Amino acid sequence: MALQLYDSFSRSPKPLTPSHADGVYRFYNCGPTVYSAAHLGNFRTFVVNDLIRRLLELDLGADKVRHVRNLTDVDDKTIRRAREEGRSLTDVTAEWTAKFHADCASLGCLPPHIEPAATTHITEQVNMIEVLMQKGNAYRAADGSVYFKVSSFDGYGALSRVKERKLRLGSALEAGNTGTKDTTSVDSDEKEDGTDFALWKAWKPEDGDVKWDGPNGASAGRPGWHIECSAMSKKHLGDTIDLHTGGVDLLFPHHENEIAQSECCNGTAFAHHWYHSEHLLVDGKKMSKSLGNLYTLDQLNEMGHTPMALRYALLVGHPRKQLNFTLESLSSAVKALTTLRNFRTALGDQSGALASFAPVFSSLHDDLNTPGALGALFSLVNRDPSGIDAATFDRVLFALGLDLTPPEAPPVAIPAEVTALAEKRWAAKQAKDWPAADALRAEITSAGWTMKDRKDGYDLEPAKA
RNA sequence: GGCGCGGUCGCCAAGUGGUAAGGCCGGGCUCUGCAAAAGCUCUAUCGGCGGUUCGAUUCCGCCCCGCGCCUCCA
Repeated sequence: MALQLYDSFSRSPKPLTPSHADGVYRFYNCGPTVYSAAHLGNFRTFVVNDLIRRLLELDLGADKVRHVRNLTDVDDKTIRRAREEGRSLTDVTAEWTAKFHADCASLGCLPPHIEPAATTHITEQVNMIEVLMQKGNAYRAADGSVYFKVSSFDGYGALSRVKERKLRLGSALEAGNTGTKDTTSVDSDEKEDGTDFALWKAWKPEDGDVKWDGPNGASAGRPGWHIECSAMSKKHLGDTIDLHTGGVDLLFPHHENEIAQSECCNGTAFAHHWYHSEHLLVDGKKMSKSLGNLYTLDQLNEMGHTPMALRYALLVGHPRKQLNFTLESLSSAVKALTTLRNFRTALGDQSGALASFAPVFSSLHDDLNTPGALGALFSLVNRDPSGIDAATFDRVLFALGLDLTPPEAPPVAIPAEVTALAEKRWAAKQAKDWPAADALRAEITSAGWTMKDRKDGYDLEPAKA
C-alpha cells in the first residue's frame, strides 16, 4: 500500500507517488525561523515530517527521496533579536541554527537532504521578483518595496478558500479578533490593496546593516518572507514539486502566497500535494511564544524528560488532530518505551512471519495514523514474542524514528547519608536481619530515595513524586 | 462574521453501518524476605436531541461545548 496523505488542497487523501521521470520524490517542508529555541509545538511538525521522510525512504528507496527544508534566517524577528543583543544577524542565526540541528538530532529526525537558507538565496529571490514584476504580478511601491498584486492571480485563495477575505476583514475586526495582534511587522501602507503582500521590503533604519540590492527599480532591502520558499523550492526541486508541507498555521497566508508567486512566475503548477500538521496544545491552547505556554527541549530535558519520550508523546496523537500536551503524557511514554525495549530485547535476532506487522505499516501508510500504528504494535507486543520477526520490528522502529537504546540514567548526586543508609541496609540484608533492613529502607524512603535491590547489589533512585 | 477541526473508559487515543484497538493510571495475581523491576490479568456503548436504517458511536439535521486560522506563527 502506497503512503496516502491528506491533501489540504483537494481535501482528500492522495497517494504519494513521484511525478517526475527520474522517480525522485520532491518534498519541501517549511522550516524554522532561527532567532530563538524552537519549542515542542514546532518540533511536532518536524517530527511528523520526519515520519513522511522515513516512510518515503522505506517505500521508494533512500535515493529516491529529495527532502528540502529551509531556514528563515532574515525577517523582522531575527533582525530584532540581533539588534537587541548588539550582535550581527549572522551571529544570531548561526547560534540558533546550530541549536535547532542539535534538537532535531536528539529527537531522532533525519536531516533533510538540502537545507537552504534565505540569506544565501537572495539572488534567486530577486530574480523571481523581477520576473513577477515583468509579468505584471508585482509592483514597486512608493517606498521602494515590492508587493505581489493578489488580484493578478485568479487562483488566489484556492488552497485556503478565503477568496473574499478583503470583504470579510471588516467582520473580523468587528469580532475583535485583531486586538492582540502584533502590528509592528505588518506591511506598510504603500500597498495598492490590503491583501497584497510584500515580496521585497525596502530598508528601514532599524534594519541596521541588513540589506541587499533589490530587484530592478526597488530600493535596497530584504526579501519578504514568502518568496524564499518559492525561490528555494524552485532552485532545489524544480518548478513543480510533489509535496509541500508545514503546520496548519502556514496554510494561510504563507502557502497561499507561495502558490501565487510560484505559479505566476513559473507558469506551471507549484505543488501536487499539500499537507498540514495540526497544532500542539498546552492546557487546551496553542503552544506559542506569544502565549508563553511553551516548552523548549532544554526545559523538558532539565526536568529529566528524555528526547525519545518526547518523540513518543508527539507520536501518540494523530498528526492531523490537535494534541493537548501534558507532562503526564511523558511518563506514560517512558513506560511504553520500556515495554517496547524489553520486547525488542526478548526478540534477539530471531526471524519470523513478516505479515505480523502489516497492520502497523498500513496504519502508518493511511495518512500517518500513528496512534493506530502504535495500537497495532502493542497488540503484537502483548503476545508471545515467538514468531515475531526482529528485522521487521526494527523497520517499524525506523519508520517511527524510535531509538530504544536505554536512556542513560540522569546524573543525580546521591547524598552521602543516603549512601551510608543504603550500605547499612545492604549489610543487614546480607545478615538476613530483616527488621533492621526494613527500618533502614523506611529511613531511605523518608529521605526521598528508593532503594532497588538487585541480586548482586542495589540501585538508588530519587523517589517518584 | 468567514473558513476548518474536534468532543470515545479516571487520563491519552484509534476505529467501524452490525453491538468499541492500544498506551498510562487503578484493581487482582505471579515472582521476590520486604520494596522495586518484570510478567499475567480486569475495567467503556462512543457530547445532547431528532431523522434515515432491520440495525448508528459510525450517515443526515439541529443544538451544546472546545480548539485553530482569517496576513507574527509549526
